[in-house]
Formats: sequence, structure tokens, C-alpha cells
Amino acid sequence: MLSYKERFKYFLKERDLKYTPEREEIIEAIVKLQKHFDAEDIYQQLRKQKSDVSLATVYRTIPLLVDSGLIMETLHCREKVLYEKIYNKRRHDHMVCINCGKIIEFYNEDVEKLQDEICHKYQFVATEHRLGIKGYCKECQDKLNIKVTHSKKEKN
Amino acid sequence: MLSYKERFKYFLKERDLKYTPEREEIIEAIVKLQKHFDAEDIYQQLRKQKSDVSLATVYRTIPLLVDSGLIMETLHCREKVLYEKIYNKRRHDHMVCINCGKIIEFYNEDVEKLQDEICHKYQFVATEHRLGIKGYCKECQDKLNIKVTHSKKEKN
DNA sequence: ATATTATTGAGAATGATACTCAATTACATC
DNA sequence: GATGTAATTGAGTATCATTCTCAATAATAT
Ligand SMILES: [Mn+2]
Ligand SMILES: [Mn+2]
Ligand SMILES: [Zn+2]
Ligand SMILES: [Zn+2]
Repeated sequence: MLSYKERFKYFLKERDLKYTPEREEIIEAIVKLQKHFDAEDIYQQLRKQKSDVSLATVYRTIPLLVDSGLIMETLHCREKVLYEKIYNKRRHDHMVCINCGKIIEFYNEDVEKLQDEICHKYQFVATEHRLGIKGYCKECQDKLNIKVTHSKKEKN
Repeated sequence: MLSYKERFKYFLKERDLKYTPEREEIIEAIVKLQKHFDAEDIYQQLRKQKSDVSLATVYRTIPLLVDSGLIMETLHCREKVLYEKIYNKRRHDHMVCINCGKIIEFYNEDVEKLQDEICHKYQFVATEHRLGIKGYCKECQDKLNIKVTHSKKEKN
């Protein structure tokens, strides 16, 4: 199992792309970032590292990181495209609280099975799937006094 | 079951908002639109109807249509936010071909059940969920000579 | 008819992301 | 190590969807 840096280096070589200091600084920033982040977060992390890679280069590098399988666009939250590291991590889906923005990750084996079934039925070859659930987290339910109405069987 | 127009009128009255000619023309445009559409599509449909409602008004009206339960933002496709009519329609999810952009709709009862389970487990109250599958449609598979590798059990 | 607000269109502003281009650099080869 | 070539960079500009501003207009309640 290669490190993020090694894998990126390897990917670039494969494609006859250059391993520049800027790209190295970006991959170092990615490694330090936790959870979900956007282009601006990468840029800010670079600032913290005393690196002055430009925002343009950050945007140019994101597709490379995606193609190399290190990160992935995982959700849209509040108009922002959020990425997260996926190398050597298990895939999962997200719940987003529409009140406080909290993101809860979950993994459910059945979701994967369902995707297979559905794709088979429609002769579709999936490259990815995303299940996004929006609603209210526990804290916000209490805060906003929202009562849980379990829609076991919705009255159509 | 009210018509789209009547329901919108009712919604506006409830909120002490005005039922203007512009809003009427927009709801008429919505009724005529099929499938998934964006703000620009609504604007173009208005042009076809010889209406000269401005694009600004279209954007201003979309949240009203959403709040009134007539339309819903259903997917992001090629950087565009797509809406669709949901009044008196069954909810469903989408597969999007990343090659040709084709959108396939599907409904799966189990997806609904899963959401309930997951939300219960995390004490989350869902207001909506979206399952989006990206990949290649049948035609594009053939065109691009992509072979179906059914990941019944992926080699981790 | 009048008063009170909401609504409108036009155009400007915004913000995220992409593009342009001249200067610089990485890497392969000698 | 020097050279050639193509890739990369930063800065600034452009783009494009969406939102905002504001003065003029219009919808309802009284
Ligand atoms: Mn995640
Ligand atoms: Mn649909
Ligand atoms: Zn919350
Ligand atoms: Zn296709």
C-alpha cells in the first residue's frame, strides 16, 4: 500500500506528467485535511504550510487527484462541492442536516446490493453512486422542536 | 386534487404573496415543461409562450415553486441544477450516463425502506433523499466498448 | 380612491471555477 | 552538466449561473 504521496507520484509518471514542488505541497495539504473539504480548504491548508501555491493550481490539480483515485467529489453542501480522501478508505454515504450543516457518514451494505440490482435491471454500468439524505440531526430536532413522524407507510 | 395553477395560487395566498401575471405565466410554463429542467429552460418556455418575464423573476419564483411542493431540485447534471415537477407524482431516483448525459429514472421500494432504517439508527429526521448513480448507459457501453464486470463481490 | 407592501425588470454584483499567456521548470537525452 | 521540449506555473482575465439593488409599478385591503 503506497502512501498518498507515492501513489500520486506514480500516477503522474504513468501519465507523463511532472511531479512538481507545487503538486507535492498540494498532496501534503490533502493528507493533512480531515473529512470533507473544498478547493478553498486546500488553499488555506497550503497557507498554513507556508506554501504559496496559487488557487489556480489547486483547481488544476483537483482533477488529477480525482483521476488518481486519491480523492473524490462526495457531496454538495451549501452550494459547495466537497471532496474527501478515498484512498484506502471504505465508501460510505452522507446525511446532511439542513439546519446546522452537520454531516453524518454511514455505510450500509444493502445500498451496495441495491445498486447492483438496479443497474442490472437497466443494463447500466455504474461507476459510482451517492445516497444523500437531507433532514434534521438529533440536536436540531430538539432545538427546533421537530417531532419524529416515522413514515413507515406514508399515506400516499 | 388541485391543478398546478390553483395550488400555486393557494400557496401564495396562504403566505400573503401576490398572484401576479408573471407568476401565472411561470406556472403555465412549468406545466408545459417535461422531465428535468433548469432555470434557463423555464425562461425559454416563457419565450415560446410569448411571455417576457425576466430571468431574474424566474430565479425569484423557483423557491416559491419549491416551497409550494410543486417542483423539487432533483439532481445536478453537468454543473446544472435540475428541477422537476413532483406534485402528484411518485418520487424516484436517477441514473446519469457520464458519457451522453442520458437520465434514467427508477423507483425502488427498498431504497425507501433503507432510508427509514438508516435514519432511525442515527436518530435523523429525513426530509428527502436522493440516490444518484453515475455510469454508462447501454448505448454508451457498446459505443465505448465497455465490458460489464458485475461486481457481485468486489475483490476489496 | 388610498395606503401599504410586494413585485418587477434591468443591470450590476457575486463567487466559484476555468482559461490565457508569457515566464519558468522538470525531465530525458546527449 | 548542458540542451531541448513539453508541461507547469501564477496572475490576471473571463465565464456563467445565480443573487442583489433600486426605482418604477402593481396587487390587495380598507
Ligand atoms: Mn464522507
Ligand atoms: Mn426525475
Ligand atoms: Zn443539525
Ligand atoms: Zn450514455
